[in-house]
Amino acid sequence: MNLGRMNKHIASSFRTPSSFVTFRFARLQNSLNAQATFLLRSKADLSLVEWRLIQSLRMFENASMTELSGHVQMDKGQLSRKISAMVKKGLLRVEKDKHDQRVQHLHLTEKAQRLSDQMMPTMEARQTLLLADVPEDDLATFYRVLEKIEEASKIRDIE
Amino acid sequence: MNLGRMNKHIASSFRTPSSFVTFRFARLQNSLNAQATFLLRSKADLSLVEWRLIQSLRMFENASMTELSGHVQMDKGQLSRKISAMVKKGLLRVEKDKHDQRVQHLHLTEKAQRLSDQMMPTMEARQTLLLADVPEDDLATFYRVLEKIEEASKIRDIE
DNA sequence: ACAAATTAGTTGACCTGTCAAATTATTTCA
DNA sequence: TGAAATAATTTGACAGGTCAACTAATTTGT
Repeated sequence: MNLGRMNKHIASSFRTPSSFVTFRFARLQNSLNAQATFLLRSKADLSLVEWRLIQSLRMFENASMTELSGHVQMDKGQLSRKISAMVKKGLLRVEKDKHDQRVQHLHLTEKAQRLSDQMMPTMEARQTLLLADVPEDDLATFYRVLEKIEEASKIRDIE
Repeated sequence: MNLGRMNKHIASSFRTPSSFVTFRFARLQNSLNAQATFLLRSKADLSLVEWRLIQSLRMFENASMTELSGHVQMDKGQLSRKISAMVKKGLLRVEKDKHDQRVQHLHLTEKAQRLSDQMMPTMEARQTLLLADVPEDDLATFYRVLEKIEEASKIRDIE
């Protein structure tokens, strides 16, 4: 926010940086998403969600929808629809479990594996870039504070 | 993600914490949003977006839609719709500019101000809670790294 | 003065994310 | 065994977010 021209008597209670943690996270999150979306769209015509699912399936090949939903922390409903779309797009293949007809196992197609291989160097370069030149110590501190905030964000009982 | 049972040959390239910055941010962001949403919904029947708009208007009373959209970094389309909804809900009042008929000025109603006053202590307590017990030094480092990542997230030209 | 460019706001289309109810298949256990 | 509980997935409804086209009012430049 533009602190410069805000009403003076109100601004005072907002001036400390600590009042802005959540605001800054939201902004950073937007920026990170925009960056990843841009890279994926321009180099592989994949959405961020598709990329995450593909990466997760590289790690957990043959996973069921419920397992996948746990790995990527995504709603099962959203996942169900996304999977249909990705099957239609030729990125996934679905197989029913032989012993439990409720379960379906998910597999990456050749196409998905090719796109993944093709994007990987860029995406890894990006992760490196994001933390380039940050000293080990600072990074450790950073993660420690992050974890602290994450814990505090689970508290529901305030006041 | 559950590193425990991931395919071994893939896991290796994902094992360093640095590969997970963006993942951890996303998770933290979810958790923070859920917390704020819970507090606002249960204590004032406000959505997070409504809260942000109300706070922004406390700081920039009389702002136009375009100004507000700048302050909260929100799409003008989304904002336009949200404002209609908030007017209907009795939270905002709209006035046309006398000299420029295109512009509308936004004002909080009594109700919005009352709800804001009522929620403020909780929301400030929350911000404090999130960073409670984090030493000054660590916080400074934290913000420094955050800023670094924020800068790097603006780069589009990777590889 | 007036056509062209710009600005404020609205609307439509579409994607993502969350919640809850519905459907189908499997398991439990009296 | 077979009714009830549980589990996997689908579907519907709706809020949030992004993009682009559109309308109307104002400003610019000749």
